[in-house]
Amino acid sequence: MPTNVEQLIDQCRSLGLRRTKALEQLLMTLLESGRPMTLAELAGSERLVDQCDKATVFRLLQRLADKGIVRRLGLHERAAYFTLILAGRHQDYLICTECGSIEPVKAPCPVHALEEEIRETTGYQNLYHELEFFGTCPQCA
Amino acid sequence: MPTNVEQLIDQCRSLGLRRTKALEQLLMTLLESGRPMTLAELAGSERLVDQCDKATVFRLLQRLADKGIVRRLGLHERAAYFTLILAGRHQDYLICTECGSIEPVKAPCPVHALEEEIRETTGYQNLYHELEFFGTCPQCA
DNA sequence: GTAATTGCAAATACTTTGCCACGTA
DNA sequence: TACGTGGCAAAGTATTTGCAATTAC
Repeated sequence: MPTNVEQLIDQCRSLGLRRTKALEQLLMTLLESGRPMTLAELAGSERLVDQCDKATVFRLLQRLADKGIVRRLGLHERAAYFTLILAGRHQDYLICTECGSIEPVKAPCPVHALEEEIRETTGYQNLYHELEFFGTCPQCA
Repeated sequence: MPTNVEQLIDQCRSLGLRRTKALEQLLMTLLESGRPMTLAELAGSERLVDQCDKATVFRLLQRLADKGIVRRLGLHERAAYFTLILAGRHQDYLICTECGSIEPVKAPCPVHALEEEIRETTGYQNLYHELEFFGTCPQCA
């Protein structure tokens, strides 16, 4: 499972994507930031703003999500968030409803057992989950 | 805690909202459906379509969310979903990524202990969480 | 050479607001 | 009467698509 840009690009190539500057920069940006980012953030980021159009970033994210390299998250904002799917690095998030800050939850995710149960009980496939905590952060309180 | 329309309306009134036809019908619709609904669904529903404008439903939902009577959910769709906050009826959802169907998870939510821990550890206030499972439902598989 | 990818601009989708009329308390 | 509420229409924000030009393989 990929943990650096070259591995990610290899993975993309093996799934049929072409190695373009935009793809490289997008993957680097996501990898470096280590947090979910919106399309607008990504397209406006240092590495991408002079590299390609927002539509290109959009379509790249779309392809990456199709291939299971990136995940699209809700996180309650109007804009969608995107994050890399990295090996064994499932994250839950703690989000301030006032300032919108997003931080990863440090504790291990308590949902895996239930996910397993749902998989067996319901027959749903490709199961994954999204868990977010919302509240007022100490700064905003 | 409210479980029927009259109780809900009382709660609204005690929080300063006026008793209008639109409010009544909106609360009834949410209560009857028992599942999260989008603004478009609500405004187009039988009880509301001839009752009031979509903007009115929007502003009602906004007020209800402010007062803590309704919760706005992400659920990965482009449109936001709204659901009543009913006593002791926290729900997690199982969502098909193909057809978009949303069903409540029957099993009890396994997250309360972690939520408590986060409350104590981080100092976040008014904490709540949202847990969704995504996958391909048996029909779509 | 060929099919995937891109830029630009336009179209969609959903949400949000302004303003004045109206209804509830 | 006074202020919350409602309708209608317009503006805002984010996403998505069409098409011709370009680029990776």
